[in-house]
Amino acid sequence: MRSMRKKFPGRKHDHEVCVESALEQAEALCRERGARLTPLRKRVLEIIWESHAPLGAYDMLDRMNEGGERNAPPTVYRTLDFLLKHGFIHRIESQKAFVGCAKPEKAHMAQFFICRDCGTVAETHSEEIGEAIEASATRAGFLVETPVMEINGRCQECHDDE
Amino acid sequence: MRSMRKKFPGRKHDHEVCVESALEQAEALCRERGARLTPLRKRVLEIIWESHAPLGAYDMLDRMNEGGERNAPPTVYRTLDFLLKHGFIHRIESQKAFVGCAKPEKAHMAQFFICRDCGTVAETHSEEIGEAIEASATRAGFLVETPVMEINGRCQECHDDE
DNA sequence: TTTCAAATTGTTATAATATAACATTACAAT
DNA sequence: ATTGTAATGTTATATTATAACAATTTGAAA
Repeated sequence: MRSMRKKFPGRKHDHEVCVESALEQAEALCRERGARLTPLRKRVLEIIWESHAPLGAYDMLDRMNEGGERNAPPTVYRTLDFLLKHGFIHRIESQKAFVGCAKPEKAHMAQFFICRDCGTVAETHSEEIGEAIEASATRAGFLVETPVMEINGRCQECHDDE
Repeated sequence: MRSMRKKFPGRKHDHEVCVESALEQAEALCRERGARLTPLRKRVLEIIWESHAPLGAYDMLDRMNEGGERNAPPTVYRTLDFLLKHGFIHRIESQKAFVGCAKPEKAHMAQFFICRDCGTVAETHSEEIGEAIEASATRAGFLVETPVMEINGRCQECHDDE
């Protein structure tokens, strides 16, 4: 597990609410789409959401096996594939780890602000950044498909209490 | 090795010139900085530049050992650390691979346009994108340090000859 | 209901990427 | 020449991810 100091999206907010609402949203979307949010998938999504910082696949595995279960890597990776395909989570490339998606209802271009101290990730959807990228891409004759924008730095709180 | 169809930054340009000028630039910068561009480091940088598409560490290793040498992974990874530290190369996180840096003389915020067909990477330094990110970061109280911007999609040429 | 095909999950093995730890060699300053 | 540091060599292993095939569950057709 990565070391980290504290949380970024608000120290005080009730995180259980985040988790529950994320799970409910995923269930609703699966119903809409005729997909199955099986107990396994729901459990993995829950584990991911319980951490605001990106979580590695093997950390999830440890968590799943805490009660003596014997889940193996393919189980986790397959589940991650499902969750990624449905937009319920994102992969943070620069950390080989995964976070819950704040806006799973439709595909979108997102930016991730990742604090190097507390490890927490904030997802934004800036029109301005999106447009700047499109403009730059157009000049280069490039057709944008899946941009990866991981902005590493320090969040307000961590920067404050130097 | 990844499969790919063709080149992105100009099919015709003389790539040997790219490689040579990159190596010369690295030597000059090392002289300035009192760093040593040893034969090993120079060779790895050359191998990376010989490919316009990002190259994995083990691909480099294969290349280095073509004559029967027995270089081991730590040799490559240490060399990559050196080249990264000096800004001579970038790591493309979404591909676990490395490309030569087009502007090694000073640290900079770069964007990478990566063609999913030909695999080639074009590095840009858009003021507009940089400012958009800073603006978004400021709103979030976030201090930007090392943004990773990997814009996957399709280059003009690959898009043209569908 | 029974049955079947597809989807999901289980299991074993292994591939691909990366680093730890320690030994040896080369280099540069005295 | 001596010596301390940087660079490289070497062996082993950690970490991340997938291939291949078996077993099970599920939902819908018969």
